[in-house]
Amino acid sequence: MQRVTIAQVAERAGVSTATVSRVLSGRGPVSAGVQRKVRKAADELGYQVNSIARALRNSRTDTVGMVVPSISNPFFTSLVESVEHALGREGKELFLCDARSDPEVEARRLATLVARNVDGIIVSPSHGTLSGAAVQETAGRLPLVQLDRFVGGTSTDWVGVDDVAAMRQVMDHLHAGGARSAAFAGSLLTNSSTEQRFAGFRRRAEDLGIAVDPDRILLGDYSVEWGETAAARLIAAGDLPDAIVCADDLIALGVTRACRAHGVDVPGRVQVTGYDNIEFSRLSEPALTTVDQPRERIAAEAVRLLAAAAGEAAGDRGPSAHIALVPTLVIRESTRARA
Amino acid sequence: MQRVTIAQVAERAGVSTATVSRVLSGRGPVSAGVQRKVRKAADELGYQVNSIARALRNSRTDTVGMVVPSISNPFFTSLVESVEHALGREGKELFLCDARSDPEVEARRLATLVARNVDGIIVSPSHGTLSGAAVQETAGRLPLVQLDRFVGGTSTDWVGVDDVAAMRQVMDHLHAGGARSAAFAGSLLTNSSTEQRFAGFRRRAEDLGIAVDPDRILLGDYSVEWGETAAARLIAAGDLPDAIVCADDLIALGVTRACRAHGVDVPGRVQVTGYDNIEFSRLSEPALTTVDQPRERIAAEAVRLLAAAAGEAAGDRGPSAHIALVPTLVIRESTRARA
DNA sequence: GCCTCCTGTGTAATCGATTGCAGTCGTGTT
DNA sequence: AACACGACTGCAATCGATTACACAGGAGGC
Repeated sequence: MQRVTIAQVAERAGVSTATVSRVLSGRGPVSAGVQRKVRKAADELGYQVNSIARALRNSRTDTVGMVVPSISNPFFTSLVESVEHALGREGKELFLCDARSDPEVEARRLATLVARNVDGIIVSPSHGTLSGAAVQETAGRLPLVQLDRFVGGTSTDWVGVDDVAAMRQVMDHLHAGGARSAAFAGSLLTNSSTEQRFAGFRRRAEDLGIAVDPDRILLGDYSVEWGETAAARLIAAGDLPDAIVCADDLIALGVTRACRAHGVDVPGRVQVTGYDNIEFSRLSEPALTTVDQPRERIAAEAVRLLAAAAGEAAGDRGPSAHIALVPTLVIRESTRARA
Repeated sequence: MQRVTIAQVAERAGVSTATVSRVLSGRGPVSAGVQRKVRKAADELGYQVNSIARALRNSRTDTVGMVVPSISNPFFTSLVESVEHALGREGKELFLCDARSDPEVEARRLATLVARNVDGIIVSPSHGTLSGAAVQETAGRLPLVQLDRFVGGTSTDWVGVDDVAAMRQVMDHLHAGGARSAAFAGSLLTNSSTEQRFAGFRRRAEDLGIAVDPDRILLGDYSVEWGETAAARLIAAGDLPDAIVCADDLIALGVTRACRAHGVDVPGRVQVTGYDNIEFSRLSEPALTTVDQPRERIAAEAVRLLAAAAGEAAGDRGPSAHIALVPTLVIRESTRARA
């Protein structure tokens, strides 16, 4: 079960390794007869390139690394799928890493990707500040694009959505449905997603005169459990707000579940919104009103930026691009106003 | 932004590359003074090994490839997480590939992994027969373990659960809840999971005298949509069975949703069961009774088998191992009997 | 008839880390 | 004092594919 090398193919075909390489890569002129002989020999031996050797020689791996906070969050999973598709179109592959929402694990993953000579890195940083050093350091060594989330104080390309604009839509919609007070359920303000969404929430609430009691800002993490806890807390406090705005769908799923468990009618008594439009958001009872991120576009832009960065010489990077796409509101049954 | 090589470190430290390598890998005797110099030089230059070059030399990448039918299926996602953890304990990394449930894509992925010189491959084949050739071929070149699903006619190691035993538990539980007739909702019988689960279902139904009308065997794919369609079809046919046994949780989620939408009470009118115990299974209304697979154990066994296979010389593989772990029934609200 | 140019092929260097072999220098032994 | 042995260290080969360069031979131009 020894691996077949180009040398063995060359010997069998009675030519040099250079010729074999030329035939198999389609580069350089080779006469038809020799081509046939080489291909035949390669087939018979079941030759397959050794991409390690090729990568060493070319210093190109045709592989892009991607680091996400959590692969079990369906939003990131679908983002990964979109990125993989986009890369597939360029003949590149994806090396996926899970940072487990831990900046230290994340830093190790980034270092590994550098060591592996990936052609570029797409990262959605776990933490708004603690991820900074590693991301910046990595960006100094390789083309790097931040996706969805970003980390402060770095100067890399970024692609994501305009969270503030999205929250404006959400709040307008809730307001149209009669909400005059609201709560916010998110993760700790340690990542840009929650931060931006919260900022957008707060600003528009003010504009619209929607009351936001400081006690009704509940920050935990992106999980169904946290959503359940947060809602239970609001319910226990007595007096519910007219709406609970969640920083992502997982939290919103937890919130609606807790409401149902406590006999609180959604959207009758309280309206609930999510964010991300994950597949399961339509399955909850009631189906969630949420914000749909244009994942395919985001992924395509990220891949494009990466390709562009790879093209430029390492030194002369232009100013970094910040691309904020506009997400769309998906209206379902967890809110009152109809489109 | 030129990468730092061992040669540059050597020059700066005033030693040979051999010595630098010995210091950094901790192999071979090097005097304390030289060690210090080398480490200092490496730190100052920010040296990091080039794992491509190392892999070429060592013909070991410390990377394991994993191919799953669909990364968007939460069951596989969590299996991937478990495998990643298990590999992490051995200092190995995971290269993840999504086969999009397409044997051709799968074959390409497998070929890529071979070309990349991964140390071993963990695959959950998409198709019970069409995946065969590629899996067998790949197994001839590298250590390979099949996980969860397997493909007929191959002789590789396999780790998964005893689907038949699981279905026995499911059927006994439904029977205890009063079910005397049942339907089965699964994917087409083109993968071992559905096949085995269906076989287990059918056999135990017979034993228990539970009626299974041929019209009530509904085969589509592993998705919520298919579950909805299947349930709608059963409902439209009039006369519902006492239970709907689903081949996985996604289908079951669709089934319960459709039942709710059509005003069919679960578990009052019809009991529903899932399989896999994905996170969302507890979120549906009602929460799903399902089968929990011991993912961590499965992953650990797979990694162990792979390590064992890598240890043996390529030729003298012993007989292949088939490890079927026993899953546990998780009783929730979509069925009637209580534990 | 001679020179140029192009096609086709081989030789050997290269990518960066690792390691077998050999050589150097001390220390300890007899 | 001669020798043996061990601790260090360097040289150079190696992994497998790619490619710059060299060279052979044939076609075409003058």
